[in-house]
Amino acid sequence: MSSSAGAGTDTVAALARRGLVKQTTGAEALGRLLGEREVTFYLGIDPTGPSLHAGHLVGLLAMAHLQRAGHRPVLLIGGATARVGDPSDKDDMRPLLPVETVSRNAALMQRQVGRFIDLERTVIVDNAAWLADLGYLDFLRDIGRHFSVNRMLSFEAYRRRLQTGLSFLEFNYLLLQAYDYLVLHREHGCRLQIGGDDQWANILAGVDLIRRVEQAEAHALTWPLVTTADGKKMGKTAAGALFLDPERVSPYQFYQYWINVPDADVAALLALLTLLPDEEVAELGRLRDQEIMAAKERLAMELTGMVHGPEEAAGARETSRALFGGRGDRHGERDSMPGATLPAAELEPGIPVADLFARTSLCASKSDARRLIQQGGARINDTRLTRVEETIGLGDVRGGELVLRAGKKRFFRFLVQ
RNA sequence: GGGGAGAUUCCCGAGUGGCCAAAGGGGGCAGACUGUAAAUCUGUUGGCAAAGCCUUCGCAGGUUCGAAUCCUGCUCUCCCCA
Repeated sequence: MSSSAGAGTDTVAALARRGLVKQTTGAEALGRLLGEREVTFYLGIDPTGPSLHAGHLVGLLAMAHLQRAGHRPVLLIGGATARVGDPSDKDDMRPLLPVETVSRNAALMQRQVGRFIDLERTVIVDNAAWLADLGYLDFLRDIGRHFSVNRMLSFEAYRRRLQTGLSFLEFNYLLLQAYDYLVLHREHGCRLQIGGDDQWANILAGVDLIRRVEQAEAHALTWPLVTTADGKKMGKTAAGALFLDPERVSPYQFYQYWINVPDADVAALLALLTLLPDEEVAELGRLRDQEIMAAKERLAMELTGMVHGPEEAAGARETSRALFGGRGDRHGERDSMPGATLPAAELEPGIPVADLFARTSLCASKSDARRLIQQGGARINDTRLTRVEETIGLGDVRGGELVLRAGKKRFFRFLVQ
């Protein structure tokens, strides 16, 4: 047990200060346990998508905190449960995923998780190992008998779904997750499961199952579901989820997401999603008005650094400063701005601006490009375009490139060759 | 299995024969104001060779000069009963 992390009885309190605690199976009992010994705990992630996204960050940070406090993480990849779908917090049924997709996703996720916790000291398991070949009759007899349908139906998660429809398949998710916990308890001595508060019922089901079957005590800890101050789901961008995979969301875009977070969320996010010391979080959280940009920059740096590495983070910061800060040189933008090459031959006769914009990710269609220009949102090399009919030729190229811009924040670079 | 309701543009939701590329709201995008924030105001939000043309109201046919709207079949969803 490390003594530096303020471990001991106030591990729970430390997590709570970070906003990482919503419910536990008893702060005192859990705190005592965490203070007394190295505790094996687990977090389950279902590999339903091709990449982890911002919504997974809280769990990864919670894991990181606990590992630093001297506890032993087990990462459960829900290779089997991903194919069922958790009905909690969902209005609709998930599509069933093919096996190959799930295992590919699982492999990608492990890599991303390694940024947050020390995989050398982490046990990684896939519940397909014990769920895939589970006999239905055995499961019903050994596990199913411990569950009361009456009680399950009273859970909030199910009650809501009863309005819209809930398949038997989804209804069983809770049993499977409870069984996971039991297996991990038996095989790895797992005594704590952590998760988002939407997992509370599922986790408790496991706690109960372990008590009944093993007569042993197991614990649960959930964190609040994160929403932004304006009530939206965190980590959702207009384009979709904020993925951790740089192929899907570039480090620059990732950085930009965090620097654009609403003022009202900054303090909470610093606590929740960084490993900065409490005092520093408090200090940054006090900044207001224009000064708050410093706190946002710190938040973006910390997160981008953790997810993509310090160099990428620094690059994203430089680009952002160059683009949004004072004028000056714009070398940093080169690596992170979306772009394409453009043969000089095409520019020779001149290209109508609307066509040029329509070819980029800035505009969905030519009509879209026309609208952009008509509304004064289109620029090339910092010059606002006013007429749709205008054409761009070789004479407009600056330093071998054309920088197109839509609105304040969206850029695209053509390298002219 | 029986009875009922429904499927409209990114989402919700109006529209029951022409005035409908389709009200209104949400979301998105852009402009103003700012701090790359929020709030607010304004514009915009199917595509194109653009005062015009083409594609879109679950799918496939049909009636009609004309269909999101009427008819037939199909698919799917929800509700009530079993």
